[in-house]
Amino acid sequence: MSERTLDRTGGEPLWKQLQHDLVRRLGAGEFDDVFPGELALVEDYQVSRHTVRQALGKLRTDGLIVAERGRQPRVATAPEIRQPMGALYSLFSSVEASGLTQHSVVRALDVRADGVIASRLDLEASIPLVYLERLRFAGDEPLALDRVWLPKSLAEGLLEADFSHTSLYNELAERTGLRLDHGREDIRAVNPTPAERALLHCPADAAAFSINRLGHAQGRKIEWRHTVVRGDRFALSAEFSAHEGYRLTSATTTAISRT
Amino acid sequence: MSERTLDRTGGEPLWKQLQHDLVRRLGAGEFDDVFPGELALVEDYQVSRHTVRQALGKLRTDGLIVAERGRQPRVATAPEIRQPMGALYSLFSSVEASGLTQHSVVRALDVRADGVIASRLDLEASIPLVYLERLRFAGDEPLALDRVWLPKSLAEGLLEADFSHTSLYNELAERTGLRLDHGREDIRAVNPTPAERALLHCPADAAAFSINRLGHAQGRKIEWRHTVVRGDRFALSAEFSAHEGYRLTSATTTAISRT
DNA sequence: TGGCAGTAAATGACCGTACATTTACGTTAA
DNA sequence: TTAACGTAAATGTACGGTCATTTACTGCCA
Repeated sequence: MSERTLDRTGGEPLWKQLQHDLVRRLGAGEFDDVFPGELALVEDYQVSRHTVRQALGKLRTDGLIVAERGRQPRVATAPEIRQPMGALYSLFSSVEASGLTQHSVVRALDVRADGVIASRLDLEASIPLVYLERLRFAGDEPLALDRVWLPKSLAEGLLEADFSHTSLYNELAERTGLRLDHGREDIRAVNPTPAERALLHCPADAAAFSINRLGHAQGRKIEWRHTVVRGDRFALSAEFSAHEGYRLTSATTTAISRT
Repeated sequence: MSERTLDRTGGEPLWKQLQHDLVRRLGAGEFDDVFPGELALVEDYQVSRHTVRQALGKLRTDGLIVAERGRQPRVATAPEIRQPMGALYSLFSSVEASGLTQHSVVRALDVRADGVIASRLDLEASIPLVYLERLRFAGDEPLALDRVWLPKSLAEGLLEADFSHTSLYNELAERTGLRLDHGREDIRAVNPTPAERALLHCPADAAAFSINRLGHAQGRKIEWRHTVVRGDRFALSAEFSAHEGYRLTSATTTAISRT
């Protein structure tokens, strides 16, 4: 409709300006209903269809839109094929895939302040945090002790959720609209503390994974997580190649024998 | 040059046929000297420059060629920025990055047969294997116990190499031309055996990573590796995002305190 | 011999056109 | 009401051209 103008002084290519402007408008949610067609963009921006197609081609290879012959381009829905969830997600999802059912015992779900954790989330020490502590089971055996801290201002709605069978990320997405988009984690090999050992029913000589994670969503640090996973029955599996990079695959759940 | 023909019956787009043909010729090494320019391809294949540019654009976004204004496209050199080396490589390279020097004590380098390992490499049980066992140091402290098996038919040249300061992959590439291109690894949390604990100078309560890896090169399984890494001073770090996937970053070498 | 300017050649950017193919949608007939 | 048909609209493919900008190279001059 309204004619939009691009900078034609030659500073930056028209198709790149168009691409960036479309990404911006897409991020602003302008195209949640319908994405404009090529001809509409030609009209709007007063450029040739070739230029429009060049910009749309970029958006397509970036996975932002999908296009088919005969129908208008559409905003790509849920590019959630890749699981940006890290080692923990890989572990838990593979448990489910192996046929074992999962459930959790919620040991704590409250609001508390913790200066150390808060600083890791770039918050003041006194800012209240939602704290969730769960003992996670795979089948009848304990699998992991999972502790999560989130800013109360964002996660207050979680206090009424039932976490015995549903995942934190489902609840978070449904109640607050937040979805983890990237993060960083450290994986260590440790021996569980006696308390953890008792909770997890660990054999006396079993080691464990200790995973710390800082999760981001929409540019903000929203989650600090510390998880202790029994190491006697679970392993991380990964495949790597020059083409695909490093990719976590299924986690082993069978009995493990030392080589 | 010789005129090349494409299928114009409409079965597949011309630019896609051109793209595939160029990839094929590129893989065959036809363009090791010079990559043909756009106009040369127009002449060769009898298509418009637009079609040529469409095909070259794909090759460019795939990282196969690089193009600049005014000069002919060139074959991309060494797309080896990604290190298809897995967790171990990440661990050892980050040690070096932290300023510590590495060296190894070779505890064994010989030829032996092992039916179990051989079967993992898809070999007969009696096939001889080159066996290399090293104790790897970071600075003055032992870091890992590293055991590698490779088929003797491929790795015989390694028997005369000095592995106290050079890496296995360097030697393998130089002496045999083989380079690992993909593989699979399992990472477990374990407690070292008393023997391993003594070799690694592990504290009594320290856990360790146990990493098993099967490495491939040119479609063949060429390496089985088993490594025990001290868990009290080393951790795996990874970043993950929807865009970049899962990416191992630096490994922690500082003292680790439990959260 | 070295530096400099000029020229040729190549890619990048942009525009226009035509036709093919698929989808969406409204109309008609059973 | 439903199925089939036909038309309009949108994208995919492919052709053509023009100008700008950068690179590579040649030849001149000091």
